[in-house]
Amino acid sequence: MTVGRKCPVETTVDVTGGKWKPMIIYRLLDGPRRFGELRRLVGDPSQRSLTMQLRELEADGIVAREVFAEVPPRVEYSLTPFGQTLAPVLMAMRDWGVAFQERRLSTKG
Amino acid sequence: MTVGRKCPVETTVDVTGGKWKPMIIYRLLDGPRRFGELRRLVGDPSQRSLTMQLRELEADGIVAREVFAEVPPRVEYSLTPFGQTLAPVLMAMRDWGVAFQERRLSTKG
DNA sequence: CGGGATCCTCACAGATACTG
DNA sequence: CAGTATCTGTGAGGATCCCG
Repeated sequence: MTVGRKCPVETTVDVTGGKWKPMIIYRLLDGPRRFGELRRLVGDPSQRSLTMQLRELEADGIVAREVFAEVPPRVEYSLTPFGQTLAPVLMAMRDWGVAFQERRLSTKG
Repeated sequence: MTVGRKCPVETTVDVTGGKWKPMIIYRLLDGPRRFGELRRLVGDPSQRSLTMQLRELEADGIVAREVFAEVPPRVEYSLTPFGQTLAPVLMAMRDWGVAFQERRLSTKG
């Protein structure tokens, strides 16, 4: 990640940037999800992309990965307590997204 | 931008994504800035990159551009009232960035 | 089902040079 | 000073195949 000593906003971008990360975190706020389940929820990225984003989030202590010794294999992802502290960010983003979408209806698109 | 009817979080990512956009908006929360001034503040992107990000933010109604007929030329960028509604998002990001940086000091480096 | 290994590509960011 | 126009590269992300 190599965050370094920069503006805190930039730091957050480094951690939550990535094409799917915000959606992943947002969805995991509702509780643990299996890999395939999560994949569908966030908009169907490639396996590789989802895996990589999850690994990075894991490395940053945002997401926890739990492997169940079952057949068929099951892997669950969840937010760590620290990951949950991102809730305000995601909620703010969600709220603003709603406002933006509504605005596109009133002003000219 | 082609936002379409998707998850509000994704919508916000579409608008505020981009490598420099969060920093641009964050800096403009303090008031209008000239092009070169803004450029230095956000971490010295290329002129082209900054221009493109600003144009997109303009198109989305986040940023206003004012050209002064002076010599030397002066162009000021500021947040529109609507752009200011992004303040909560940026503040949440800033706050979380601080927490993350502090966490890196306590947990393993 | 989850995901590692490979290969690919294309969007986006940087560098440079020129203009009003 | 604040751009525009090209040209170039880099790497995040997609497609595919294979494996436990």
